[in-house]
Amino acid sequence: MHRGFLLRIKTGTGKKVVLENLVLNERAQLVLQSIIENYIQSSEPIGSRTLSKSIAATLSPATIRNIMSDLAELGYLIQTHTSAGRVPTDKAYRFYVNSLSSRPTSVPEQIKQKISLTSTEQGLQVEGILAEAVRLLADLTKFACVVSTPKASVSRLQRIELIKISEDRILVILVTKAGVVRDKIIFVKESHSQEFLNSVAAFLNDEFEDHSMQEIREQIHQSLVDDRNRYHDLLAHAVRLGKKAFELNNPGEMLIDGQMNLLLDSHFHEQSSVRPIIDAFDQKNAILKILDDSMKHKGVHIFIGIENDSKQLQGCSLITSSYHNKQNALGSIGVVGPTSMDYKSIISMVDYTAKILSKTITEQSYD
Amino acid sequence: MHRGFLLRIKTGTGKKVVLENLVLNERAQLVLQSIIENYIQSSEPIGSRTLSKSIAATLSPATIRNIMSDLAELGYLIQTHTSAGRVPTDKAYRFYVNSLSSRPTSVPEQIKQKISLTSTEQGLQVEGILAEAVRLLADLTKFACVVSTPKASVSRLQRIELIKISEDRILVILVTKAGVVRDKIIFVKESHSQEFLNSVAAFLNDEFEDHSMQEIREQIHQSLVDDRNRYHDLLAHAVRLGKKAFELNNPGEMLIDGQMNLLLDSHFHEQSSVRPIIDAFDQKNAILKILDDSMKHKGVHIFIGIENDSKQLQGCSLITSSYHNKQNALGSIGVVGPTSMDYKSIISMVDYTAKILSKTITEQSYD
DNA sequence: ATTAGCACTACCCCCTAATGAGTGCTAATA
DNA sequence: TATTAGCACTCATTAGGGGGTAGTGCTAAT
Repeated sequence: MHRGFLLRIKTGTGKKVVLENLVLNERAQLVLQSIIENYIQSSEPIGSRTLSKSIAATLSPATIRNIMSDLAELGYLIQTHTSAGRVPTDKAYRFYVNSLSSRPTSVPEQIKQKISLTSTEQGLQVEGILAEAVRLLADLTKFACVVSTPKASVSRLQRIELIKISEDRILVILVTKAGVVRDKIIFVKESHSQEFLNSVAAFLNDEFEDHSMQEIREQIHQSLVDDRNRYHDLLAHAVRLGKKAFELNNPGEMLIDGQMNLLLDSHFHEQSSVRPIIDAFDQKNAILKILDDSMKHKGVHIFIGIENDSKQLQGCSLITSSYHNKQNALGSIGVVGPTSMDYKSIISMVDYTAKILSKTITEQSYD
Repeated sequence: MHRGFLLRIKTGTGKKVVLENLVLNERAQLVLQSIIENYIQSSEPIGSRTLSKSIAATLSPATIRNIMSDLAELGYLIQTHTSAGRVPTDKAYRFYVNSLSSRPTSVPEQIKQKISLTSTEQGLQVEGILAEAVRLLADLTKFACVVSTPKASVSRLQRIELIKISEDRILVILVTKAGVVRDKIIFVKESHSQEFLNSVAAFLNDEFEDHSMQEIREQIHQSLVDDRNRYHDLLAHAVRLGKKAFELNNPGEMLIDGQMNLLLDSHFHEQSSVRPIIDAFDQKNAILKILDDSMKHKGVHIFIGIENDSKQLQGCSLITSSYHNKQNALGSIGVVGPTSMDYKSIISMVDYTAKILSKTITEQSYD
């Protein structure tokens, strides 16, 4: 004989047994969803009475209390204290997000109009476009936003320049097809004339244009192995300089905007809860890893609170999407906000912004 | 017949007259200074009793009360409410700062050791050094810090490169003596071969190496005026392309670090007071203007609360100092903190950091 | 000129009581 | 059998009141 129709059964002894992976019935889902949506709006614990008014189906507070009690037992809701309303758990948000149609809802026209990147009109570099995109997204969402710069390894070479700066220093400038200009200085033992550097650069350009940095590194490394085969000076130096020039030393960067929004956000107004997130921003690696991972598959990715590997990020949610040029996923853009954020609209904004970003970058790419 | 020996006199009718620009006598100065120092430490209103204990000269609370009352009347102190201690005003801080010896006190050895920039070991670019410096200063002071990037106009040209990217786009790379690499894209109507661009670049390099951007712009502009004199194609194109290439479009950038420190600082814990400052950071121009101004004269500059032109910054103080290479002031680095910051130590840190920064940049400069 | 003494002020802290939003359980109801 | 009304109970939040305290300003004494 069972009560709580869907969630619990009474054993012979009257003990309640919770069936773990039971699917919620429709009414329970409705209640849960309603609690979540209410909470996202008000960010205050939701009581049975409030819910009874706001919910579509006409249910009495008492009934709702029963359902809520069941949901609580299954780990979808918690109470901050005995006589308080219920608050959704991360598990609840996960349920909620999964129940959203996989197609992001479309962005309202008026917001769409705001999402435009001024890149094309000016010769703005990729970094500039990214900065603009991340600022835009932060303004729209009122949360903190991040974007990772195009991964060096997948970028394809457009051009390399070697500029003699002093007897032992050479400025290397790498231009990628995606439109990123990277510069760094390498130190050399012997002095080279600028003319010679020009020939080396010409050689490297000839050889490697349109190859990915990853490929180039591998090929140069290989050349070193059958080093003996080389018969003229230029090649030898090209290999030696190229090895240094293409050495991966950019650890992957990211741009951040709107950190302040988090501190001013009502969900976070107890400072202690933001602190770890801020620290995560400072250290960068945890967030970079998430952005990196989210490049591997297309579409919007959602990481809710406890789901994050990094302890520091378990108090917030991230919504990310990768951006592309014609060939490759280049990087990811994302929002960092409270677990109780308005997933529906944030998801669609991230999705839309990522698309616009891809479009803008593709357009001004050098192919 | 007068009482309050230094500040007030009684008129015939017994009315008190405040002498405005009267110099404080020594004892009053001592009291004021002591109040300020106490307040900087505790950030709580200072009462006459507390002060009587902490102050060097042995004065009774009552005496101090009299002095304080006078100081209040002159606008150096205010009370938050009738029965509270006194709090220094911006005018008081100005007095305090002026009374500090113009030589910044030397930085403690242990802190000096922390102030070192890793630039030299690696071929780190100027922007990298600046980022490191501003982060360092933020860590040390626990306030927000800013640094302006080297002003384009005073930078002197090391090298220009023109790279053909597509039929109508040319990537311009400017390397300055200070070690800043700037890149931008210019659009052209006619297509040029890379070889031709190389000759143009060679010409521009020959002509303008070691000239400041400002000079170059002027000279090119002048060339345009006596345009008719030119007789060969190269020169004509060099002028045309050069004009675009050297067009000043970098509005002056700045790097920020440690904004979070402000929000976590006890002086600011009412959010409303930080908000305008954060906004000022976002808009940048007010702060950039201060950094810019402070480049005009050597040494440390101090802007206290109300003294700031920008309304948004009237709730905080800025301490800035410019940094240099061998020839020029390049930019400024500064701290943004509460008006009740520990001026003495912050001043010395800013001063020292700016010096180290200048040294580091000069060392790795391309001269 | 300085200081001790005193009345006064207003914040702060702690306690209490009242309020109210919420729950769980039980019994009545459809 | 599922739902709901009713009731006792819990606990955060709020308002009010008293004692303590850190401070002041003024006056009279030194």
